[in-house]
Amino acid sequence: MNYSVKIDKKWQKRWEEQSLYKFNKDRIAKKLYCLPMFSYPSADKLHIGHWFNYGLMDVWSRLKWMQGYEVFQPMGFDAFGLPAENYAIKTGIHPRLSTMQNIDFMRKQLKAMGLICDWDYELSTCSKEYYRFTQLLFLKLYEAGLAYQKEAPVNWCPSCQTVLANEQVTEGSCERCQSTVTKKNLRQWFFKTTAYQAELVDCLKELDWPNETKRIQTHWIGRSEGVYVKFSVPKLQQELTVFTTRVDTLYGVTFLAMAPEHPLVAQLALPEYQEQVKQYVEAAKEQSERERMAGALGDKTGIFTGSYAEHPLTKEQLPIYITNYVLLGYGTGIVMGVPGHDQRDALFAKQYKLPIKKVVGENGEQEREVLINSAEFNGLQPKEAKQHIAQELAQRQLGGPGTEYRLRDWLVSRQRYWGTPIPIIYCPACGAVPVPEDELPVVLPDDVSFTPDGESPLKKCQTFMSVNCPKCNASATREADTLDTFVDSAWYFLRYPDNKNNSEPFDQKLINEMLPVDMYVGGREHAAMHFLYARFITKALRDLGYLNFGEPFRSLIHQGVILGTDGQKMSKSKGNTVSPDQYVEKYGADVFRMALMFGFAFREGGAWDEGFVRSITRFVGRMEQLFCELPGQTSSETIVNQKLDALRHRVIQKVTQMIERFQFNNAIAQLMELCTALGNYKAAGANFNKPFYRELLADFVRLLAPLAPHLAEELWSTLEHENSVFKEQWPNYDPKKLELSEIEWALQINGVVRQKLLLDSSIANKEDVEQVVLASEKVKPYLAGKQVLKVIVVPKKLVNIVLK
RNA sequence: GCCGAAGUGGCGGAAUAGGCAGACGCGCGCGACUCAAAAUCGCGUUCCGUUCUCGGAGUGUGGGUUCGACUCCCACCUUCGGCACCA
Repeated sequence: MNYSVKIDKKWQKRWEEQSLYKFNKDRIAKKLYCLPMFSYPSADKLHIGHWFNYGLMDVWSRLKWMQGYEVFQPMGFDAFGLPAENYAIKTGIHPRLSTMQNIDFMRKQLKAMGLICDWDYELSTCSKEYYRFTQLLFLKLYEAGLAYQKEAPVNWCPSCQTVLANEQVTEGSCERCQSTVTKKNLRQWFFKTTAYQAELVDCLKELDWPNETKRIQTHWIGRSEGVYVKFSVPKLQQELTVFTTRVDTLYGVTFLAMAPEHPLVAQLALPEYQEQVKQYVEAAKEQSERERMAGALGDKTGIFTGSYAEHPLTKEQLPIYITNYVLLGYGTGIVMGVPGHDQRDALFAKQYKLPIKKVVGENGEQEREVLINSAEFNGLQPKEAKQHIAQELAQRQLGGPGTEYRLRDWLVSRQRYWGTPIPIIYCPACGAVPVPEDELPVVLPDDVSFTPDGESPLKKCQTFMSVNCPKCNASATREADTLDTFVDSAWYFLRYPDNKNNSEPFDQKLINEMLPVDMYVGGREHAAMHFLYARFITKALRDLGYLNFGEPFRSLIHQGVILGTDGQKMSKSKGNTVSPDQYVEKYGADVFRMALMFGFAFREGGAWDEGFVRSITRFVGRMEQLFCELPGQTSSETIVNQKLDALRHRVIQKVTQMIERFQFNNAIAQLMELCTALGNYKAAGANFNKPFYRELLADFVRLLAPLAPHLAEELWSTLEHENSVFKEQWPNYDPKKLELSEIEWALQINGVVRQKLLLDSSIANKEDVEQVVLASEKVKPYLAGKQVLKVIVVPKKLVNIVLK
């Protein structure tokens, strides 16, 4: 064991003995909930990405700690999921066993990082104590109508004879056998995320989240404001409603198009068209969704129903087509075809020789596009026309404004074993019956066999499946599906602060005090998944009376991705993975985490490079030199070196700012500067003052502490301190001491820097500066024979003389 | 196709309420120490020219606004990400 690793172990042991990082609930008023996204214990150990996420968030948390916050930074495991199950099928090792082993290993690795973490709050989603309450939350959502069942297409591998999760489908093929995946309709469980679609969009603006992430969610939810328009089919005494965002193009409608699955299809198809329509619809159903949506703008096909609808305003007869490009799940499943102003309608119209009518265009003298061929609305700009036509429709009761969303409900059932069992019982007499709350948890059985025969292990487990109906006691069967692991992770941050609660998911009063999470750090790949699901669950629980807040994560930051040295994503198959352990064992935790800090912009990430460790190793070496063999001096008086003191205050200011902004690379750069300056001061000898130097060293260690906690403790102890440096307060800078008695100004002539001028800091106001500069010997040569047009003074920075 | 982000030395990356571009490092070069090497320390390091002190160019490309633009505006190119028949 080398020196650095000894230091790691020494201080980790001491922190534990002193219970230094125990979360103190008495100080809850000063709480700061710092949440790095919990880890997924797949067959892998901690990888470099975990270090980047946890190690660097810990820097921020430690700064906040030293600033006096009661930091709550818990760790846990997102332990259910597919990889463990696939591993079991391959090796016969039970997912519980492999997962538990992985967790044990990862916990050791995490502890070796030396994070601020109170391990009493650890949780794991695959433990009964946790999933019991995942099941309870499911039941509460079910009671509230926010969890429901409906038939839905799922991914089906015809070769493996099994349902696949979305993650198991890669480019339309089965991950395991490469067969083309088809769709199969099965009865599935959903969470009604759409019940919160409006709020999920609207509340985004109050969150301190990256704009890109907000944008992705906004787009994912996809709100469109538009108008519903009614078209009548007089012959059949039917009415068809369409949704459009372009009601201004209403006069350009030349046909109606409806989804093949639309319930009115059979009715609209006239007898002589029935057969063809039936064939078309059947064929459309056969097509996988993938085929149907092939390419950017797939082939538009369709078939005429024989029926005509009447244009609400012009009473024109419009043919009604069944088409493959209209989706049943969005809007009304019927579209008004405007080939003049919609690319898809245009493609379709060309193929089926339907008329194309332009209703917006340039109109002679007017520059902007206006309505044409639109009766009394001609000449209006599209924006006005939208309003006028909508009004007209509303007046005649032919339509009205409406809003549609792209968001679909969240399909939460998975036909897999290694997940939270869905607490529902199917009784032949009573139907779907929820498991009574006092019978939770529905325990996931261990004695199942992992034979890849296309059936979920749970289905084959008789002792699990057969049960009596809670209502009528008749023999019944359990739901064999389990919950999507994203359900487990959608509420874990609510469980952390009260992870030992045996009677309820969490104590409401406590959670309302502890949350929302103050700072969440997790990958941007979760933008439209985890971050959205967690928001939905929070809002649902709020409305169920559990919470008094509706947004779980006040601030959010995404760490970047660390790539292999080849610039490619790290993967075992490419052989470009970099193991953190080898560095930690050789150089210690602090050097490794500082290398990660210094080598990348935190939000960007990038390719790993050996050089990062080298530069930090050297830095640490130089730093340690500062503390050795202080030149002897008897003076007990503190003699301040003004220049060095100014640097100290600037570094304090910058390091604080940089850590707060997650710019750890800049924070280290600042410390390097201070380190160099201290080294020079020490080496210079003559004016060396020991008390002053020790004062600076003390500040240096305090500033270093969040970045390199073990090292800082060690250096702190060499300064003869008994207590942990984390009992110290974060240093404050003094704005008055940032400034030197002389300030260097840049002198520009016509905007180009020509000279540097040192001026006494007492020369401050514009007139004085201008006067001194123009009189300066250094400036005179530039002025010869020229006329000064203008002098621009940027305080304490720059003077620009504009000459003619 | 639509939406978004990013383009700065050989490399990682600094600097944006418009004010000295390239901080801090890696690498490289030269020097010191050494029999030698490694390690370490010192100096140099955007490019071109140079008389060694300057001059010119320079933050993807081309324009613009301004005393002054990596930063703001317009157009374009490249890369990456999100959505993708959402009416």
